[in-house]
Amino acid sequence: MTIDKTFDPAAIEAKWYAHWESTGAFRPDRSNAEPYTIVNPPPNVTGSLHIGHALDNTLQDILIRHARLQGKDALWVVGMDHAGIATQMVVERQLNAQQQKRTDFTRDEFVAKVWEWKAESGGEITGQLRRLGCSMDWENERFTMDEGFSEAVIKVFVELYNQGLLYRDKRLVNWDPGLKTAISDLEVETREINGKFWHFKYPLEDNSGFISVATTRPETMLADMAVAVNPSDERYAHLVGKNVRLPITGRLIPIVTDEHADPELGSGAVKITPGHDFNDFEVGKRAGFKASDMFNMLDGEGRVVQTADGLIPAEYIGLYRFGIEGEPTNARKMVVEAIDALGLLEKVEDRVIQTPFGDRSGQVIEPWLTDQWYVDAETLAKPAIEAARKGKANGGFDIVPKSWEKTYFNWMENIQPWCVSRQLWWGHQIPAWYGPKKFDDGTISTEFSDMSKNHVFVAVDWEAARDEAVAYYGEGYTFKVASTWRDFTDRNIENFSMTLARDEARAAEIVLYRDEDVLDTWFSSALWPFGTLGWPDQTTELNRHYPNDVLISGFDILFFWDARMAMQGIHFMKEVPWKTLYLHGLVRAADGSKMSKSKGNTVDPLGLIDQYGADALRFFMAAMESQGRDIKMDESRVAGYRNFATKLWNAARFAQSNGIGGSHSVSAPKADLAVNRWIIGEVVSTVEKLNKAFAEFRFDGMADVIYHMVFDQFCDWYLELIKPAFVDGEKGEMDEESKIVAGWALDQILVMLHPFMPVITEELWHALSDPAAPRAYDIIHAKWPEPNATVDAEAIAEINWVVDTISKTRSFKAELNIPPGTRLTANIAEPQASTAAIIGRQGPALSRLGRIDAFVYAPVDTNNVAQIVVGDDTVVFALDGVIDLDAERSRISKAIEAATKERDALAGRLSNAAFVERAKPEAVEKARADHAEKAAEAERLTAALARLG
RNA sequence: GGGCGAUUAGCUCAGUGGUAGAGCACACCCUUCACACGGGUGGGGCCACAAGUUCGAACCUUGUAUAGCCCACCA
Repeated sequence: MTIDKTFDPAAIEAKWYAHWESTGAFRPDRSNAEPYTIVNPPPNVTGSLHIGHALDNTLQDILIRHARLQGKDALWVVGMDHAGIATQMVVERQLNAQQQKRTDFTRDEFVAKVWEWKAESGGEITGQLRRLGCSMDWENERFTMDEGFSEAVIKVFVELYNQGLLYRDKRLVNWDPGLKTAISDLEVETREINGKFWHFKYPLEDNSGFISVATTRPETMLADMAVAVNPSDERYAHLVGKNVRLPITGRLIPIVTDEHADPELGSGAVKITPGHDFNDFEVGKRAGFKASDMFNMLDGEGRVVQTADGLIPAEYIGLYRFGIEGEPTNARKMVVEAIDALGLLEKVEDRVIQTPFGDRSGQVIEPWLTDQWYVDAETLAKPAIEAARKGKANGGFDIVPKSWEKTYFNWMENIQPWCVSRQLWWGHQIPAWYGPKKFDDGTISTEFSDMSKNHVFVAVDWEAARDEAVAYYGEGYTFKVASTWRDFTDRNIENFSMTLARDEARAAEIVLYRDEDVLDTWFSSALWPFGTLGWPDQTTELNRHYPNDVLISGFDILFFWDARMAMQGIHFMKEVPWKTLYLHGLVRAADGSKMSKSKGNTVDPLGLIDQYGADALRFFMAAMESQGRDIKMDESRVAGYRNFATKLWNAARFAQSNGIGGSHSVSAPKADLAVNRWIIGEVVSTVEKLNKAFAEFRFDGMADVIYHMVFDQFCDWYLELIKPAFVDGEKGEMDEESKIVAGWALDQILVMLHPFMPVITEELWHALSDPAAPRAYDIIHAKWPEPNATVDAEAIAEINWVVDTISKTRSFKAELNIPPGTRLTANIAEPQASTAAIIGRQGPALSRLGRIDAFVYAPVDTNNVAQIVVGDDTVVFALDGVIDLDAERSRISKAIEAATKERDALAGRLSNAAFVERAKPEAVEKARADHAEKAAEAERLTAALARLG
């Protein structure tokens, strides 16, 4: 197969990917090999590939392909996340477009529609990951809602519950009125908005005056339960214990003391609304209110509802808390107007307010009193903190780069209970069933209101819940299950009430209602490192591949996902989920701003792949990934790596057209020629540097090493140096040794480059095979080079001399305006013995690349010369008629200046007694050697200048 | 209010106490038989600033400035 003249990534990408996938190349049978495991952060089923995925997955694929080349049993687990909120929103939006809404359907019908949507439109990203060349184990693709994984999720819930690490509690939760669900602390983002600070006067009950309070949320005064002042605040000491009469509702509320009240702020007195403010909730509890008695004045959409004492005037009921589009008025506006009308509005200030928003909905979060399920994160965090402290070497895990440790520890050490229930339909339904209240006398309540304060049974399934219920209520009942509480409250109230008439209880059915809420998506994805491997079954895969070797993750999900994986993994597996946690940065727009759809500054990775090829994009990601830093998008660098791929392509074309290529052993071939011994050494040092970079997760370092190996060493020098043997030589073709060594070196390069540029390397690997003896295996299964050949110092010295001579010759020609093609004769009056030998061997190379036809070991008889100093030799070129002597004088003077400056700097250092005494001996020795070298060079150059007259 | 980094060539970024590097861009030269997505040769840096430690600092310490990000209950 002849390599095409032009390199077209698109022409080969699909071909090789399909080949790999169809031959099972991503997961060869290596059951006896050392396992190596990475689980891919499951992308949302609604997602499509963005630039951050491109980075994240490229890094993982580099590690996985590298491990595979090392012969390991490399497993890259892949799958998708059901993404509760995001997916439900997508499907709901679709229904809305057809003038339908979720609540037009039963829960089962709606969930069926989501599955339908997933089958038709979900998982677009999996095709896009293939385009990026990612070598995941698609054969065993998982989904967080598939049967086995769901089983794991339910089991975890039940076990945590039974261990007392998961509980139901009524407290303030971050409520998203747009999505109408609770969300966790992490899903709330605080933004600064321009708001106002309203100062109200609350009249004292005895009409003896007013107490002034300030608030950013005037509407919540309808549910105020107290006014707090600081216990040390003497201004108010005489009022503590008195009541104020709340305007509008007329509710009498006490003036209490609490440290929360800041004397410096506003009037120093603060209104306390325990049902709608996190601080006030705590104050309220300290003041003796029970959560169940705290007034709630809003519904799940943020509209006013009557408080338990019924004091909110009717005209407020149903109003939104504050302005929304299309509503003529709102509670906030009406409250402020009413207070003003009463003459109780003291003043209004403009003020920047820290306001919580839902990260998905963009709605202002409402602290809302509800019953939710919480995980005792503090208990689970302790061993996860320990594991990170211990590090990989001691059975824990490393965080790379280390700079993230502090962030991790700080968050984990101050972790709050994790609210895991969500009021959605799409997700893992919570395995909890509620039964009616049982009285001490053994009878069972039939009161509707008791249904929500009933007994809860947490169990893996309905049968298990019923068994628990039988144990609790006793024999003799008929137990039934209803799917959800909402089904019950919406549709079946009458039926149900009749079924459970209290005095007939002994003969009645008991219906258990399953908790209708679903679990936070992160609750399930936290199990990804072991749930995907078959847990709770003790599978072979689980035993082999847990703990995973490394987790690659953006730092933006350190708390959401990584920390929770650590907690759940350690708790349920008794071992860390992964040995290394590698955190990478964000890919930013060219101007450094965050990419976002709303800003319209996103860069589509697929567009970059179309334009430059997947290999180029991948190489860019690796090259730019330096630890602890975000990546700024720079398309010109992607283009640069496309050029790099083209360079390699053409080098391979050159090789092919000269009979280089074919299958070579992994160990280096024997070589006599210096150039071959040199390139073998270069391959060896490249492998060593790459291995070091892999060990340290320095992706930029890896890219740098292989890039310069290919471009500088292999293409610019090695291939050029072996050309003369056949181009200018008499044989008309390359010597066999160079063919073999070049083929071997190119093979090693392809293998080393494969993790970064899988497609072009696979293509060239096969294109370069000997037609008579095709490759025995694909490069994806090749063997990673081992640095077992010698680095030959003598060969390096020889090639360095040749390279230096050629470079300096080119340089003086360019500076003296001598056409580069001009052929010259070089004179060396008194060559070093080694120099003559080198010239004897390297004549053809010096001629072809340096345009030096001959070396004469005698002085020249003219002063019209250009001179260069190479090592210990002064090489002189007679240039009668072509040389501009002034230009040459100035050129040499500049060189003298440079050499002298360095010499003098070194001399200065060496004459400093303190340096000689205290510096490391190696440093002193090196300074001496450098000084001698620079001094000799300066001397030779000075002599050269003198020779010009 | 805490925390984390960042600041190095025009741009994007490496840099491990011992005289500053890469890619792109720029200038000049080269239609040399793998490659113009190329080759060659150059120019271009008070390493943000200040003090300290050290024989020696881009690198270690402290402070300052600038522009970021994360966390946190100022009503």
